[in-house]
Amino acid sequence: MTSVDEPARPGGRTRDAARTQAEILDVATQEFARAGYDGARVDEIAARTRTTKRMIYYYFGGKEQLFTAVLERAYTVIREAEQELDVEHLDPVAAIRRLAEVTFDHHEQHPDFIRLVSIENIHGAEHIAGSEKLGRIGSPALDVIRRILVSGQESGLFTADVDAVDLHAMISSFCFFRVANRHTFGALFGRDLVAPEQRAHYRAMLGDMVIAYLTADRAAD
Amino acid sequence: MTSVDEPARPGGRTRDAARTQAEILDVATQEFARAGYDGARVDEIAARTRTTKRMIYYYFGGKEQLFTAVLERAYTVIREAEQELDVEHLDPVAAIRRLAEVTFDHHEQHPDFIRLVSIENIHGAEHIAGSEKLGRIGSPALDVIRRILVSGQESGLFTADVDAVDLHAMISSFCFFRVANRHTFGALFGRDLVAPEQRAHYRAMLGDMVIAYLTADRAAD
DNA sequence: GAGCTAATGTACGAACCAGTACGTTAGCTA
DNA sequence: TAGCTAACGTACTGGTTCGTACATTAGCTC
Repeated sequence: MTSVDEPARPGGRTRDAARTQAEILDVATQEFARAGYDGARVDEIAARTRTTKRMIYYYFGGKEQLFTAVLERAYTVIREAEQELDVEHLDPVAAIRRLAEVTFDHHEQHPDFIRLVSIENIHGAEHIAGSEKLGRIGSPALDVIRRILVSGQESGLFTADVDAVDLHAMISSFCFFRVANRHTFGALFGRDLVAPEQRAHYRAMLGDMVIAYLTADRAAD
Repeated sequence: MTSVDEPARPGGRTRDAARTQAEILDVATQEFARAGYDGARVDEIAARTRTTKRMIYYYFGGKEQLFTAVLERAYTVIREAEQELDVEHLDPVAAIRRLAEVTFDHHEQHPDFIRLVSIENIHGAEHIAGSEKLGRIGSPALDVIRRILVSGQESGLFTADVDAVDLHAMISSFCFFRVANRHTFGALFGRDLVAPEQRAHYRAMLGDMVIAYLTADRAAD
């Protein structure tokens, strides 16, 4: 995360375009995640910044473009994290479990990102669709999954013939739901899916689920 | 769904409190689902009704309470559908698969409900928390799952020791994600999770996943 | 059919909020 | 150090939007 937390220069305000932009993006991310696109207030973002509303329009053009910029940065961070994935030295079963765990951890550590994605879906992903940058960002995780799947299928360990995109959807579903819907789920069923003491339980459950699916004996059906 | 589609009485406007309220709820459901809580416009809801904005305030009190009423009705509809569940004459494996399929179908058929739940989560489930009605609504599906799980575990068919709430979370995750995140997922990975020709594929995938998880040979781990 | 009340309609107000016109200054360059 | 421009601040506006004061009427009861 390219967040801004250098102390304010002691001598008072200095001009620093990059710093100002990054600070606006940081605060905007929080504000949009907090209140949704329409609930977010440009004035509020400006107020929580060391600069003014004028600068938001100067650098980003408007609220809509600011939200797009927030999404672009959030997805960039995710993709960079995915490039750190180092699981292909493991056997296919262990590799998939490890990948699921990393995905699980990443969702838990970035609730704001999850909220942004929920918000973007409410708006039909129109900002992603309108962003050149997000159109060609790709997904390193998908390539990793693809290779593990091939290796697992060739060795006969994996019986399911899913493709990488579907498996990614399966893993993401669980991780995403747990974070995104924790409030309604908690209120209705009295269980906090993100409670720290449940963390290991759900992490294992996800891995068990994915491995069971991939290695199941289909003849039993 | 207690929707309103009786033809307008030929003789012009008649007074009908129940009908007016139901019509407001119908339109409000669409509008909140379309634009989110803050994006929804009370004037727009009124305009698409045969009555006026005045009536919204007369019957519901305000935008906030209207949204709560929308949620209450949406969840009531869901719970009523759950009471139709008739799977306990099947063996545990078939019963769970059938339950997963019914859940899958229900999510697909009620995208507005999914959106409302997403929106409510963005707002920390504060409307559910503030609603007496939703506090004591319970979940028939959970009771069904509980009984199937006991039966499956007793007969030795199920090796996993999940509880009903966790299994419900697992099934819901997949169904919910597929509908709620179809826009961003489609835009980023080029695959429409809700495309009609993929429906059977994902429905089977969900069933396979849940059954594989419940019946997996844990000794292999 | 007189009278009452729940139900309804109209018109408006006050606050809010995205966006901008206009003016200022830091810090670089020649 | 004069001059230039990117970077920044202030103050305002125009439109929107939730909410309401006030007026009206349908349809019931006696």
